[in-house]
Amino acid sequence: MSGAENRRKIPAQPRARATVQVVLEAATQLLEAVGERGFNTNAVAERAGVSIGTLYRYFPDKRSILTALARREMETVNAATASLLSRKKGDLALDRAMIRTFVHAFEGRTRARRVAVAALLAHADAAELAAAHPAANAAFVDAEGRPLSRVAAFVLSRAVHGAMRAAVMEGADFLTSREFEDELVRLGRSYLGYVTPRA
Amino acid sequence: MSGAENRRKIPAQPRARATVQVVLEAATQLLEAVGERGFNTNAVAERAGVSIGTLYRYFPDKRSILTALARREMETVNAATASLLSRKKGDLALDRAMIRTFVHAFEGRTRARRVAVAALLAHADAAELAAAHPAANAAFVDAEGRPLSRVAAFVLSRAVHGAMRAAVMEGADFLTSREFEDELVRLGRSYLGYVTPRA
Amino acid sequence: MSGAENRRKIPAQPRARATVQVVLEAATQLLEAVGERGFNTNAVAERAGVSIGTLYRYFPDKRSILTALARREMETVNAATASLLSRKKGDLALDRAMIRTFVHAFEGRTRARRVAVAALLAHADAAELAAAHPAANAAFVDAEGRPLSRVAAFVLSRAVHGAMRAAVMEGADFLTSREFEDELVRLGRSYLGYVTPRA
Amino acid sequence: MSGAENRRKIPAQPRARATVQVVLEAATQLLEAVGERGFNTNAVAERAGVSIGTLYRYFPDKRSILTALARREMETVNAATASLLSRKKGDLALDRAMIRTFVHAFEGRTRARRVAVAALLAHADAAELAAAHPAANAAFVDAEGRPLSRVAAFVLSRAVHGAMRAAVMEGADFLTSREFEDELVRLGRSYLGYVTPRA
DNA sequence: GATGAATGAGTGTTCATTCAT
DNA sequence: GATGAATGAACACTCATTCAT
Repeated sequence: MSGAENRRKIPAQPRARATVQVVLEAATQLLEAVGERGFNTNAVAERAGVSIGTLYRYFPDKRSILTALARREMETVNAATASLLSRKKGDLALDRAMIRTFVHAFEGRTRARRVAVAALLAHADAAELAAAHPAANAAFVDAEGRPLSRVAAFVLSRAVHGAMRAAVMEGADFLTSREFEDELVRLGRSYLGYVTPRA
Repeated sequence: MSGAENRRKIPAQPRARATVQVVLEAATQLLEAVGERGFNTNAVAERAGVSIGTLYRYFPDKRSILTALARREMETVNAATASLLSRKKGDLALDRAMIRTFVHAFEGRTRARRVAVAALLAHADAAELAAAHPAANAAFVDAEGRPLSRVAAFVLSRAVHGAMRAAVMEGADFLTSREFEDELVRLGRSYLGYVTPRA
Repeated sequence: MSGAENRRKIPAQPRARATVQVVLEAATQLLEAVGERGFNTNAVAERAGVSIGTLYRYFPDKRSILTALARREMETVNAATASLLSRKKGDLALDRAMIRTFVHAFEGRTRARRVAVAALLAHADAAELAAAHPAANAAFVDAEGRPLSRVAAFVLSRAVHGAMRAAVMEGADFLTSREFEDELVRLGRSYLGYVTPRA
Repeated sequence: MSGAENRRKIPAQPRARATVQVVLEAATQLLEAVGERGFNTNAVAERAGVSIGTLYRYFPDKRSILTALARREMETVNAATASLLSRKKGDLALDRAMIRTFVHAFEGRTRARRVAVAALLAHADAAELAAAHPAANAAFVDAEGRPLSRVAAFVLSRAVHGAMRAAVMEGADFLTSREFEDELVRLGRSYLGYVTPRA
């Protein structure tokens, strides 16, 4: 009996994970398609191909779907930011690659991302937001190899993040341009004490 | 004759403006008090002391109240950012004053601000967001007096803005600290080519 | 004083009538343009070029506008019906002319007419409806010159009216056809005792 | 397996039908009790003993309730009309029975019927109205057994319908009288070519 | 007699959530 | 553990009507 139960439970874990993924994907698509106005749990469940009851088994309420979405976004973005900022001096080619990765990660699904992040912003408490920024925990070092203070790391990571986010959100025409890349690189490097002459 | 017409029209303008202000203030209070969940047009009207019909005379729909709120915030913030970034070389004392002003403007009503800005983020189209950032149009000059390119100005203003916004949103303990001020100053100055040795 | 008042009152009558006409015309246009959904007193007043207050001076409430509209329609229609039914034997050409008049009176502004008549139907009490059918009072005579009974006159006028109304409301393709004319004529004449062989 | 599926689906159909009936009955009662003014979806749901959400599962909007009501009325009436008009020559007793049935069907719930039919009239497009008159499709034959043309069938059915409707709507005192019956019979029979001498 | 800003009761409709099956 | 019909609280928004000017 308990054996039979176990036999079902162990494979159930991956299935649960799969359900969560399916729901999040459906939520993203729906958000992209209709915006926040048409975003409701019944529609998400339908698009995900699960019943509304099942959806509620994995997400306690509507907001938690948006929150999960936002957290997923944040994680991607943070990974990129962290990599970018921990580059060594002179590693310009790599910096550029990072930025490109980042920008591409940002492209597409803008609407969904926007709504999800906004939901997090609107409802999350400070702790929740801070937790979404693990990048700040990364150990940055300046041009002389000294580790950055907590505050400096915070400023740098949020600054870079803020500039990129704004470019995406405002639909900046230079989003994928070389010049934008250059300026982002300069922002980080100058702050870290590298002297990079302006073009 | 025209006097009769004036008698009604001229006082109407300020009254309309006053109504708008009263509604926005009520909206802010309500948002602060109950968050987005309890934020509804009837409650806003009641708190503002106007009828719901009058509220709808000045705001076409619920979202427009949040949008107006957000725009008002943005304007304050942008003014501060612009001043900060257009400081002359060496004017460190002034830079600090600006930052302090900015941070103080940010303090309080965090919840209301958060929701309002999130609403703008979630629903606004790119153009609307860009319009909310007139700071980017400001003429920044670098350490050698050369004007910044459009892209550089964008990066700088959004970076500073992003760092401050994050500190507020995440409830950073160092928000009003001297160190945070210093790092923000350094962020701007180093990008503009001023060499400021780390502490 | 009273002289002055009179001087204003006497020309005021036509102006009042004019206002009523303007409002009714505006109501018709609006109904035609947007249907019952968008039909509201403010829109009517605006389209009529009078203030909402003035509109309410001439019409006690919204319904009365529709009622007036419907009554105007009915009157036109009744006049035509009465003429049609009081034709003498053999006056086929005239009958046809009447029907044509009737049908043309019916064409155009179908939507407005529909809504107005429906409003009357929905809200009017029996007496009001009966009053809208003065045709029933007309003295019809049968093929032998004998006056129709009250009931017979009722049946005949409502029957003809009903057939025409249905053709208009259902958008019958034969509305303006010769055949439809023929059948309407036959309906009346056969009931009145004229023997008209079928085609 | 399929049994389990059936167990839920088959009983669901009748329940759905039952819900629809309950709602329509409640709507009729409400309309009868308070007229169109007090007719709102919440009140209908309450009287029907279903939740407002359930009501909206079966009726997409308020209008559709009135439309369904009207269609139901129309169907009853049409059935009666069709029967009446398809009577054979000389079957006077049967004709009378039909008319009586019809008139009784019309009695009571006048207010509800009135509003419902008016709603259909006001909002329905031509096709919808035509569809509500299947009687016109019935194959009528004249006194000599020849089938009526499409136009003639239309005129006859709408004429009879119109006369009866008017008698009900206008609250005619002779509604249930023998004389009214006689005149309706005469209307149909004379049109079909039966020679029925006036009383 | 005209105006039109203000009013606020009223209502259609949505949708997060539950729970019997 | 899944289902999805049912629930009903909640709310945005409309618009007939009034009345101070």
